[in-house]
Amino acid sequence: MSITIQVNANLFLKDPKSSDIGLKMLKEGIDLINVLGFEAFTFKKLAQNIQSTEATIYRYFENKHSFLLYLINWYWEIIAYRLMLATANIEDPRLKLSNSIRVLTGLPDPAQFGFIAEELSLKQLVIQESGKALHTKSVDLENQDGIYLLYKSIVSTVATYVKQLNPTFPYPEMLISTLMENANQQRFFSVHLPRLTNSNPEKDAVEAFSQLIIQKVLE
Amino acid sequence: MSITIQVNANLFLKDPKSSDIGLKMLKEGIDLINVLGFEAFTFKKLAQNIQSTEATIYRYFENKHSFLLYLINWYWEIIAYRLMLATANIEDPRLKLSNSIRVLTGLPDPAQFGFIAEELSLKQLVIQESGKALHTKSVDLENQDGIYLLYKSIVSTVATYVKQLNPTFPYPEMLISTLMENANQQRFFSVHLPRLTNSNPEKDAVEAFSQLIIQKVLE
DNA sequence: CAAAAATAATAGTAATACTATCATGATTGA
DNA sequence: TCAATCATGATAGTATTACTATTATTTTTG
Repeated sequence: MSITIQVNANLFLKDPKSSDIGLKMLKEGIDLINVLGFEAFTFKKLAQNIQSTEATIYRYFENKHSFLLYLINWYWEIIAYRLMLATANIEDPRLKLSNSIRVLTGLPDPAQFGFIAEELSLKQLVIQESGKALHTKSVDLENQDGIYLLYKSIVSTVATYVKQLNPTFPYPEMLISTLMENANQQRFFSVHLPRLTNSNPEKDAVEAFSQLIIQKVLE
Repeated sequence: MSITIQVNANLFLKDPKSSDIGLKMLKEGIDLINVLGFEAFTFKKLAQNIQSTEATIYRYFENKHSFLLYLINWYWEIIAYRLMLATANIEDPRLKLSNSIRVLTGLPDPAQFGFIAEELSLKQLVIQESGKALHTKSVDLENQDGIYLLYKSIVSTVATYVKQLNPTFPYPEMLISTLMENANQQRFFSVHLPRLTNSNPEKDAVEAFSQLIIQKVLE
């Protein structure tokens, strides 16, 4: 059995997972963005890294911004897949929620079933760069194109468990999106501005914090 | 009485608050970034808007990135000032905390004492652009230069009240930085991706959500 | 094996993020 | 009041970026 994770077709001109050179773009692209930061990352540099040319990359992706959106969406696809696995065949909404919070805010375990090679570097990229993909003037257009459907459906699904547990809680979506976004933010802080957090790379406390919030708020 | 809010001197080459043209840069700069977004904002466009030249702006600010950092720091200075006002002469840590959460996560009231004209547009800018200032490869250098001292001191101060209220709570800084960052994020969602939140521009629920978290987590 | 498709190689463009130079106008202090 | 200083304006220039365009070459496929 092999798991193929498909990314929203509005995000590419030609599916990068359909060719060797496309796959290289993804793999090397993630690493290069992680090394250089998205601002200093260029298609020219990526082309050099994969022994190809700018023109070829432009045949796969409309521009640099789409490339970033593609990678972030890929990450969400992985998360959505993990969420599905983590909640399958479970009835108790408390357990469903707690497992979901683990997937959304915990660290991936390379030993777990179906671990995807790019997962760790992709997560790193999301922590560093996802804000730049979102906070642009084009966000409304992209939203119209369905780019954020997956993200919204993840929040909506997990918010359902919150509602089951506590039907009168007034902020279910807000609670989940807060914890999701915060997980990335706190991990950024833990590396660069450690005094803003109580988590650190040696002893990551992000999931524990998130589970505590959930428990206290819904009890 | 007039309040002068001073921004970290590492953030400018020549103090923009010391001249008419400098003040224009700030005022028009905020508006221009809000209209164009930081990516499309250039010193050339700003110069045209204030009937000046690129060269003059470069005599005040090292680059575009520093300009953004300057504006965000200015916002924090305002917040720090409001925090001080909101907690002065109050003994009860519960009330100190609740007032601080209002300052950090609520909406500014134009009718309040000492309201600063730029406060609303500056807040708008911070909601849209602050992530871009932080998530760069230069964050560690800037941190060394003390650019984030004010931000850290705000978190640290408010975390103190958390510790007073509940000395065994293990995540005081994390709790405060979570709610601070989240306030901006949720307001961005409420405009662009409303299904991710339960707040909206007509009935803003960000402060209520934040106060609820604080209350539930520390009770 | 020929046709089609994908990729490589190369060139070119407008805009950006600056740096540099010199002229001019305003301020100030002797 | 006049010269010196300083801030600003005007203008030019540069390397890089984010693309687009064209043509040649290689690879795939029926």
